Amino acid sequence: MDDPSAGDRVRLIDVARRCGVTKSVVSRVLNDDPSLNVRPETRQRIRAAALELGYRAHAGARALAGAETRALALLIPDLANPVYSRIIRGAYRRAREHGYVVLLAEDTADDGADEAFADLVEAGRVDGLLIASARPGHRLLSSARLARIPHVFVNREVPGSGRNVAMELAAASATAVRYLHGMGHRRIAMVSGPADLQPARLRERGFVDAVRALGLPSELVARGEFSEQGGASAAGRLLDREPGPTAVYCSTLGQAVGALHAIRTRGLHVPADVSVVTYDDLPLAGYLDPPLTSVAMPLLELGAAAVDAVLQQLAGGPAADVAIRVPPAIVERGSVRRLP
Amino acid sequence: MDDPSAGDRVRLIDVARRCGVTKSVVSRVLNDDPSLNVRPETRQRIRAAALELGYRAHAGARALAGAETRALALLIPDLANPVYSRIIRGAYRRAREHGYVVLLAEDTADDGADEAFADLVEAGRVDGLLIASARPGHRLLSSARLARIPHVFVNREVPGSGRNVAMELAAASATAVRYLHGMGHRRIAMVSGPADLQPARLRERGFVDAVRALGLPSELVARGEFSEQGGASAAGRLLDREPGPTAVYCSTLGQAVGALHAIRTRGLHVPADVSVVTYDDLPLAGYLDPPLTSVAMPLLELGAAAVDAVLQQLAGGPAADVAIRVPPAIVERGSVRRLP
DNA sequence: CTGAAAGCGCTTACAG
DNA sequence: CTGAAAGCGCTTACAG
Repeated sequence: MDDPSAGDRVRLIDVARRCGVTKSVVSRVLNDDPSLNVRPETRQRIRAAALELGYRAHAGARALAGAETRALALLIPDLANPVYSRIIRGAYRRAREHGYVVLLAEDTADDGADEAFADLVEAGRVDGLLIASARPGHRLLSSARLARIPHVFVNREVPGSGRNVAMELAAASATAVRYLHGMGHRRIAMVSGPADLQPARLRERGFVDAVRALGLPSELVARGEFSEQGGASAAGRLLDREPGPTAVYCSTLGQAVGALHAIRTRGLHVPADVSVVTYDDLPLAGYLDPPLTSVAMPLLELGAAAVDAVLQQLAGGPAADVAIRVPPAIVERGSVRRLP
Repeated sequence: MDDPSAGDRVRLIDVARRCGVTKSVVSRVLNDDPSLNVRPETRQRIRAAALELGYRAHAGARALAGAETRALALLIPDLANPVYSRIIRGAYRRAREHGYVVLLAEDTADDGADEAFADLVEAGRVDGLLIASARPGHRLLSSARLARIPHVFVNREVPGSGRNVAMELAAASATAVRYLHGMGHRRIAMVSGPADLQPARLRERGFVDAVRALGLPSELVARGEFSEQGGASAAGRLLDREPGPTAVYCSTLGQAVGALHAIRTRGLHVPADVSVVTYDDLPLAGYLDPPLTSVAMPLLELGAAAVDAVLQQLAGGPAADVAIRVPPAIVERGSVRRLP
């Protein structure tokens, strides 16, 4: 049965026969092997035939033969947080530009997703890893397996790893603080994230440094989970202090929603009684009551840069830290009052 | 170089040698081949050795040899919508229970994600497809490729496909309508989704049928995108009618947030002037102002059932429609006023 | 410079 | 019932 229509898979040999050349040539043409020297016309003919037949290399066969799988895996801590969708989108697009697919995994504790993630690697399904999951002490991090595969940490920094792709988290907090200071606020509080999440700590550190630099009190910090619930309880604790803050800066939009709730619950109003600024700029922010002023971060760029960084490792380059230098931007919406 | 430590991959032959048996036996034991007959003790020994050596079959080699890839692909229309994270989670978990991994793709129009999705199939990366992307006329749907691979439609129905895994969308709308009717509302409006999204149409049809059955007016329907913006403008149009609705039922939480915005903008209050019920129950709903009464849907079950359905096809069973019969549930929170 | 051939790591009829 | 062997579809040194 030489008829290509017999089975439904179109193979290398099918396009080779169609063109009257050998598999080797086709493989080399399709993979842009520079050591091959054929007439441009033949090259064209082969490409056209491949397209016409709908040839697509079997990923498994290719991987088995020693080539790359052309797949990357992306580990996300929480798919319910829409912020990650922007990182994911940035990564997908850049990956596609380079002919790679991205396999997404969510790292929920109960799921053994880290195991599944490792499986992807061991099973030879992916060439590299993008790790955006943030708990230190994660099983994955201590895995000896990790050392053998190209990977980067996205939106989190593993100290000394030399493969952190990061935004300017501390600068984001400083931007928010300076903005509030410019609006006349002197008692600025922060709803921070869990102490064991490294990016949360970085944003908190940036906040503390920024208020200190301005000579403002730095003890108005409360921590909570990255959720509405976490934000509500942390903000509640801040509001109950005496004297209370005139402005609250939240670490995530979810927390900000919770903070608004806590403020309302106490019969206070935004921005009349308390001003609010949130990290994370998403459409939702513009439709809350009041619309929230926020700090927009370069999330698409982050995802794209992370892909670039693994791809560079795959190309044999050394691992390196990457800093996304797009500066955090304040999006003004009306949740901040100018104090006299 | 017979030393397994030479390369870093542990192969079938490595565990075979360790146990003094052949590759065949190991492969059969590990894949639970029922036609194999070995002493339970040997079986144990092989399993233990595989575990100890950290053996993991090369997915590519396995796929190439004709076995399954043990991977499924899931196509989602919009990762920024947190509702999908619950479907995804349900699918991931069930897949893992069966030893499958799930590759996630987002179907944004500009991305050529449908191409990427098809690639996954053609390249032999996945055994089956879960399609939750909803536009009819999607390139993927008309692809002849689709016919050759096990797949199901999740949370959308392709008429006549015989492979729809669906919740009771019409019943959800009916539940909301009957609840509002029970609270004394007679002029009930609906913020519906885009006309070309089939699940949006189903919910709208359910709404229209339900209000008609109760003898209520059925013309209070406005459509908008599944976003805050879409909800705000659709709700605005409804509120500007004369006489206006006493209650608004929204198709998604994002739209409901937009509707709240539109209501506020007009100087009205929820639930004093207008009551609101939203499809989609997420933590966010409980932290809005006021907290939104919502219709909770069995999303985890939906994701899990979709996996079951493809797996059944993979096992050689016929494709079949699946209806998730968990009834939609009203979660009362305080955005609905009882009318006298 | 190109083609024939080996080999990647599996699974599975098939022969013993 | 089990083991030896073929073969899945590629890539890539290597021989010509």
